Parts: sequence; structure tokens; C-alpha cells
Amino acid sequence: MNLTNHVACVTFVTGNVTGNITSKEYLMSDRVTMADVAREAGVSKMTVSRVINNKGEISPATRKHVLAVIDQLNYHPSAIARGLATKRTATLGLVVPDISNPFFSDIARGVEDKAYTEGYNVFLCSTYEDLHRELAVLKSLEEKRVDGLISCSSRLDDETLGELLDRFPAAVLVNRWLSEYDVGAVRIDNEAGGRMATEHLLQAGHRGVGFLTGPATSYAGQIRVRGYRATIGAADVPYNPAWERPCSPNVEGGREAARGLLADHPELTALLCYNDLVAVGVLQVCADEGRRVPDDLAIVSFDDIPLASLVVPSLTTLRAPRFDLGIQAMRLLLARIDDHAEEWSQEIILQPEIIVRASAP
Amino acid sequence: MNLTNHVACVTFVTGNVTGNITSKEYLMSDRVTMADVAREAGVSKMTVSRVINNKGEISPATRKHVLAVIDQLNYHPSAIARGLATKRTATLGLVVPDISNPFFSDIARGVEDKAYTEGYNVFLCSTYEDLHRELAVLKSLEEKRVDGLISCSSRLDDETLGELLDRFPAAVLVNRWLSEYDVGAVRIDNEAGGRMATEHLLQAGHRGVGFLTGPATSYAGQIRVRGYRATIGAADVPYNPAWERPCSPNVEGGREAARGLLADHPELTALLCYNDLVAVGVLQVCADEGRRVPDDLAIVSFDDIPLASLVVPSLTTLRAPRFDLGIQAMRLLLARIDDHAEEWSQEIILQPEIIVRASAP
DNA sequence: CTGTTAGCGCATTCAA
DNA sequence: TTGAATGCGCTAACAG
Repeated sequence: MNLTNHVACVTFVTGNVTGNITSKEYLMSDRVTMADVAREAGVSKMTVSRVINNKGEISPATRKHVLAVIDQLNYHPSAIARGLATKRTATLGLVVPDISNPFFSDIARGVEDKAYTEGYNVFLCSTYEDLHRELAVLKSLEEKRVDGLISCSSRLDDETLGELLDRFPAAVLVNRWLSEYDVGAVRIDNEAGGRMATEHLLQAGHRGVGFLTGPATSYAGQIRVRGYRATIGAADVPYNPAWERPCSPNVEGGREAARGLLADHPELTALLCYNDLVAVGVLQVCADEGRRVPDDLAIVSFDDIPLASLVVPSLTTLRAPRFDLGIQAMRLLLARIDDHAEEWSQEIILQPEIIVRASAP
Repeated sequence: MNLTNHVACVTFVTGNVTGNITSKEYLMSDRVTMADVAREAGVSKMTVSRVINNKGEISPATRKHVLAVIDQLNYHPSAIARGLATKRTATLGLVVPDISNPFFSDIARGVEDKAYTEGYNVFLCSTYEDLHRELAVLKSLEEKRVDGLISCSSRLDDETLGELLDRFPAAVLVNRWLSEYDVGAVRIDNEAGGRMATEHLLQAGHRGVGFLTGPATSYAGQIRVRGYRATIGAADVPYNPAWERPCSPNVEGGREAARGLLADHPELTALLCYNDLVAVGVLQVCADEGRRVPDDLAIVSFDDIPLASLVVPSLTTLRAPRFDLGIQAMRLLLARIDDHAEEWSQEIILQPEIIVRASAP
């Protein structure tokens, strides 16, 4: 049986290669199917299936022959049909508020990377913090029969979210935990981050350390403040509630809050910032007011987005292990999908890492 | 028929709710199916199908009744089964080199946004510029039977890529064009960008305009240089090939190239930069060498990543309409999927926009 | 080692 | 306006 024969057989099998249809229409209307391969190879569909999935015992001869035919016909099995038969789709859902935010794009990279090596494809879904959109994407992902779901953000209350996630074979939350439901969780230890940042400044001899704490609604922000207070309290260092000031989580927010706080409290020699953008705002205010960083004011922020190393002076910051967050979320999800109870831990906590740069050496 | 009845019927229909299985196992092993709804509603599966898809004429009464049952049973149709039957999956593939790169995360946002409003889900696939990985994800997407594909980067040669894309119902390339194949393309007019950037500097009176051109292998870079040369040539302004210098497309590359170029050519009063990161490198060199920006050296770069507005001085740059690139790629792809020949244009060209900031007012 | 039978859950014929 | 039969392409559970 030679190549010519194979090809001739395809056109016969697929039938309607009569005249003026394009190759694209040909592909769409009549893709090569497992039955085609089986017929052409002179075996049953089962044998072809076994070859494809490396299942069961197959004689090396027929395996080789089938593989050759698959190659000749350029056969690509349908994951859709397989999914219907097996009830597993090798497909996952990833829900993020905004993929343009480096925080989430790094998580997405981790998720997709691990998914790739494990043979899964991932649906990317953005919510933009919109409730309706979140409900819509969850519904859509359920209908697509994903094997698992990772959600990085939800505006839903615990009960609603929990019941929704229960409809998926497995689910993992990033930076949120539902104690009442059977979902995994991966999060950053923000209290440790707050402690590490504060300790770094205390060890440098600072005794007036302020904190631009970000939005009052930010849970992560509250926890970081807790670490800050604990560290201050444990050391023999002054503490003043007025040194804490909330701000919008962006450059403008940092500028506004810094102007006020630094004017009101000239005794401050160091400042913690909710995130790197806030720190950039502080940097700009310092430049305007002739304050030298770090000599007149040391700055430590959180996150370590790419920007942090590029501004002048570069920012000392607590790096959130975003990529690893994605990886670990996937590990946990896969363990749950495959029912590896031993790795089923409800919660994985990742430690931030302090990156010392010029703003607080 | 009341709620209690419905619920009772579910447990009956799904059968094996015998004892110690969790609700999750229940969901997985026996999801509510269309047949369940049909039986419970006392109609045929066809009727349920018609209600779900709003197809055909249905009496308002039965439609309402069926919808009620669907709601009671919490039925969610299987997109997998539907895909097998219809050969359309409402699913797309998006291939990018790296989702962490703001250039691609913005494109992804545009793609996903448009996909969402049109009822599609998108598989996110990263290649990291790796050939094997690219081949693998294309294979995987084909098996998943996506309705269309958008690729933002490929290391494959034209012929290989073209043949691969031909295996998809529809395909669109971003910033690349295959004239020999039936694929759509969306790209940025980089030559216009080069012209606009140069003109901006000439109009400010500069007569010594250099260009850090980026990697020699960058097609976009070459085209921008073409626009630069054309503009210089058309004006009564000196031109010196030595004023062009390639560099790595990052901060370090900008630093190195700027140090050399500025030392060799003190006559330069303005510099074009391959991208914003390169410009940041130039900014750092200027700070080191006591050069004032823009007084001693004006700088114009390309892309307008978030960083561009945050450094000091902020960067005048040619904004690449990345989000719109994603939107337009989707528009083109959908037109091709739906065979809307009128919008089937092979190529869509988007204009960059000059964002004037402090580095070159 | 290989083949046969019987679905997976839906939509597309047709017919009623 | 509704329903019955059939098949999409594959795998599971048996048989041989």
C-alpha cells in the first residue's frame, strides 16, 4: 500500500471532493475521522483509539501501521468527541479581573505554563470586577465542561460563590478562602510581608515609619498593616496611628497621601507604601519637594511590578510571587481533579520576598 | 407540579443518589441532561432543544413550562455535546509569545472582550518564542476544534505557518502577513509611526536626530527606520547613517547604545527609541551624565506601555493601539468564521497615535 | 492482542 | 407546534 493509494482512499472516503470547493471547505465539512483511519488501515476503530491513547496491548506491527496511516491522512482526533465520551475535556477555566494588570498576567502565565506541561488548555476569562460578567463567564465555563476552575477575584458573597464553584469538578481560589466549601486556596502571606517590610526599616535605624495603607476596603492592605503594627509593637519604637493613612492604589493616590502625611508629620523618616504605584507617587512628591530618597525618606512598597526596578531611585519592595501563585494554584487544582487527596491541602500560603533596592538599602 | 415533586424527580432520574456519595460526585457522574428536562417537563428532547436555542415555533405555554423545569433542575446544556452535533464550538484560540508582556496582554484583553460580547470563549496559549511549543499549541487547538485562531507571533516560516493555519476554519495574524494564504491580518502602521515621531522632532527645530533602532532582526524596527529616513530625506535636514544604532529592546540595551551614540555624536539633540524601555535606558544615561531632558536631548519612543507616563520626565511616545488591535483581529476573525465576505478584508492597518509628554514637548 | 456493541448529550433531518 | 429516528466522533465494557 503506497502513498498514492492512501491519498486516493481519502478522497473516496470523504466523498464530496467533486470540484469547486476549497480545501478549507473540505476540511470543515469532512474532517478525517477515526473511522477513516480504521478503514484505511484495515483495523477497527478501537485499535486506532488504542494507538492514539497508548492504551492496552498492541502489536508493534499494527501500531506502526496505524501510525503511518494517521500520518498519511493527517488525522487529528477530535477532543470534542473524546470529551463527550470520557466526560473529561483537558480544559480549565481561569477567571481574572483584568489580564492587563501585571499582577494577574503573571499569575496567568504561571497557570498556563503548568497547564501546558500537564496537557491542559485554559480558557481566559476577564470580569473587570463586574458581577454580571462574572456570573456569565462562570456559566459559560460550566457549559464548556471544564475539568477545573481557578478564580483570582470575585465580587460574589461567600455562599453564592461557594455554590457556584461546587458545580465544577474542582476549584481553586487565589487570595481568597471559603472555609465552608470544598475549594482549594492559594494566597500570599501579607502579614509576613508587612512584618518584613517594617523590620527592614527598623534595622536601618528608622524610628518614624509611616504607612500609606491603600484602600480601606483592601483586605490585603489591612493584613499588611497588622504585620506593621505587630512589628512596631514588638520593638522599642514609637507608634502613632496618625502615621497610617489610606490612599487610592495608584500613583495619584500616592502623591496626594504623601503630600498630606509628610507635611503633617515631619518626624517620619521612612514610609511603607501599599503598592509600587503608590511608591512612585511618593517618589514624585519627594522630587518636587526636594526630599532625597532614601537619605531624607526611605521607601518600601509591595508587589514588585516591573516598574519597581526602573524608576529612579529603584524601589525596595516585597515581591509577590505571582508566577508561583499561578503554578501552585494549578498544582492544587490538578491534585483535586485527579483526586490526589494527599496533596489536597485546603490552603497554600506563599511567602513574599523582600527585594532590596535604592529606595531603602 | 411543585418544587418538591421536581426535586424528588431529579433524584429519581439521576438514579444513584443512594447514600454516601458527595454532591460533587453526584454532579460529575450524573449531570442533569436534556433528556431529564424533557422527561420532567413531559415533552420531547427536541422541544427542550428548541427552547434553549430559541429556534422554531414553540407555544408560549410549553416554552414557559420548559424554562421553569430547566430552572428547577438547574440544567446547564453541554457545550461539548452541542459542539459534536453542530461542529461549532464557540471557542477560539489566541497564541501569544508571553502574556506578561503588556503589548500582548492588552491585545489579549481586546480579543477576550470582543469574544465575550460575541459569545465565544478563548483559549490562551503562550509560546515563549519556542518553536516546539508553538507547534504543540496549534496542534492542541486544532484538536479542540476551535472555530478560529488569532496568532500574535510565530517563528515558523511562511509556508509551514500557512499550511498550519489552513487547518483552522478561520485565522487572523497580528503584525504579520501571509500573502499566499487565506488568512486575515491586522497590523500597526509602523512606517507612519516612524514618520510621525520624526516630524514631531523636526517641527520642534531639531536638526540632529538619532535613532536607537532596536534588534536588527525586528521587522517593526526596520519599518520605523524607513519612516524616519523618509521624513529626514523629505526635509532640509542633515542625515547621517551613523546616527542609527541597533540595540537590545530593553533598558540595558538603551543604556549601552545611548552611551556610545551620544559620546560619538555630540551633535545629536534628539533621539528616537525603538521602544519605551530603551528610552528609559537613555533617560538613565542622561541622568548619569548630567544631560537634561528634553533641553539637552529630546526623546521620542514607541509603544506607550504604562511605564511611559510614570518615569520622570514622562515619555513622548507613539502609542500602539494594542487593545484595538485585539478588537479588530476579533472582528476580522468573526467575519471570516461567519463568511461575511464583505468584511473579509485581508489586512487591517491601524495608525499609531503620538502621545506628547515631557521628554519631547 | 483485537473487534463488537453501546452509549456520551445534543441537533438535524424528517414526519406527524 | 411537536416528536421520532439518526448520527456527530470517540471510548468503555465486554467478548473473542
